[in-house]
Amino acid sequence: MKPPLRPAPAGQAAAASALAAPGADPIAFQLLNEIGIIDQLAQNRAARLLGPALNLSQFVVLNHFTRLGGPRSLVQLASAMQVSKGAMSNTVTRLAAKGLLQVQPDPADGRGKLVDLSDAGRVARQQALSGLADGLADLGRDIPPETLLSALLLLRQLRLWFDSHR
Amino acid sequence: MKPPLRPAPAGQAAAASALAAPGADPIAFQLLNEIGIIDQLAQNRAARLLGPALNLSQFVVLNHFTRLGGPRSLVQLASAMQVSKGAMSNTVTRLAAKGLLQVQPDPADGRGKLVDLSDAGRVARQQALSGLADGLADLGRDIPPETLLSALLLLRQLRLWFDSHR
DNA sequence: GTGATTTGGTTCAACGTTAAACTATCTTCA
DNA sequence: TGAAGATAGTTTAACGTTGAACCAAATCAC
Repeated sequence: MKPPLRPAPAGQAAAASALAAPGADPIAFQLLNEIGIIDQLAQNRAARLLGPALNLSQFVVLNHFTRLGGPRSLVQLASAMQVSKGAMSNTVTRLAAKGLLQVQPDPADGRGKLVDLSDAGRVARQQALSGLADGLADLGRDIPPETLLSALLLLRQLRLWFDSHR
Repeated sequence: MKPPLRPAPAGQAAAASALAAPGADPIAFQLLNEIGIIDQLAQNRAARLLGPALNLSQFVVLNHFTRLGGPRSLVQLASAMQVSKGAMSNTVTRLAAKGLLQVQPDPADGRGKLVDLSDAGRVARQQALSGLADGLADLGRDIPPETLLSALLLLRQLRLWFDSHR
C-alpha cells in the first residue's frame, strides 16, 4: 500500500470544495494523498510500459547516466536516487549482468568502483525512453501543457520544501 | 527505489526553465518525476511520524473507517486502497491482532468477513492523525494555502485522468 | 607513522507487496 | 436440482526495499 489511499471514487462534484467540507482533511493532507495516488498509478503504467526486461529502478539508473553522464560511484548513485547502498548494489549488479553497465575498479580509490553506461545500455535506455514517451503521449494530448506546467512549477516548490526539511 | 528519481540537486535557477532546455525531458515526465520524489519524501516523513507502532498502510486503513465508516469486507477495503487481497488480508490481520479492528464473520455471506474499527482503533487513529497533523503543520505554515490549493486542484485533474486511463 | 574514525561496497534478515494457486461459499440458469 | 462459474479470503513464492553488520581501504589526528 504505497500511496496514502484514495478516500473514495471522488465524485467530480467535489472539485472546488476542498476547503469547505466540515470534517474534511487539511489541504496538505489531501494534496499528499493525491500525490500518492498519482504516483502509484504512474508507476504501474511505467512498469507496464517498460516490460519485464527492465525494472523501473533499473531504468532510472540508466536514465541518470544519460542526463548526468560520466562514471559514477555506487554511493553517488545511491544518494542521487535516494536509495540505500544495498539497493543500489543490487540494481547495479543486475544491470551489469545484462551488459547495460560497465563496472571497473576505481584506480584512484581501492575501495571504489566506477560505474558507467555501456553501448548496449545506451541503446536500451533509448528504447525504454521512447516506449515511455509513447505511453505518456496521450496524457500530453488530453491535458493542456499549461496545466501540466503550472502543476510542475507548484510541485517543484513543494519538493524543494520537503528537500530542505528532513 | 520507488519514486522515479531526482535528476539532480536541482539548482533553484532552473525554476521556470522547464520547457526551454534543449535536451530536457517532456513536461509530463518531469511532472511525474517530481510527484515521485515528493511522494517518497512525504511517506518517509509520515512513517517517521507514525512511529513503529503503526504502519502507513495500517494507518490508512484505520483512517478509511473514520471517513467512510461502517463495517467493510476485506475486498472492499482492498479495492478502496488499491491493494491486492493478500496485502489487505495481511494488514487487517495485524490490525486485528493489535485490537484496533473488530472482525466478524458476515452473517449474510458465509465466505465473507465484516471488518470494523474497535474503540481502541478509534483512539489509535485519532492519536496518529494528530501526530501527522503536527508534523505537517510546518508545511502549511511555510507554503501559502492558495499554493497548496491550486496544486491540489491541478493534481485532482491529473489523478482523474490516470484513473480513467488504465 | 601509528591508532582511530570515516567511507565504499557487499551481504543478510526482515518487511510489505504482488500474482497465482487454492478452498469454500454463493449465484446463475437450464 | 444440479452443474458451471463467480466471488471472499488465505497462503505461498518471488521481488525489491531497508537497516544493520561487516570487511577493506582511505583519511584524520596526534
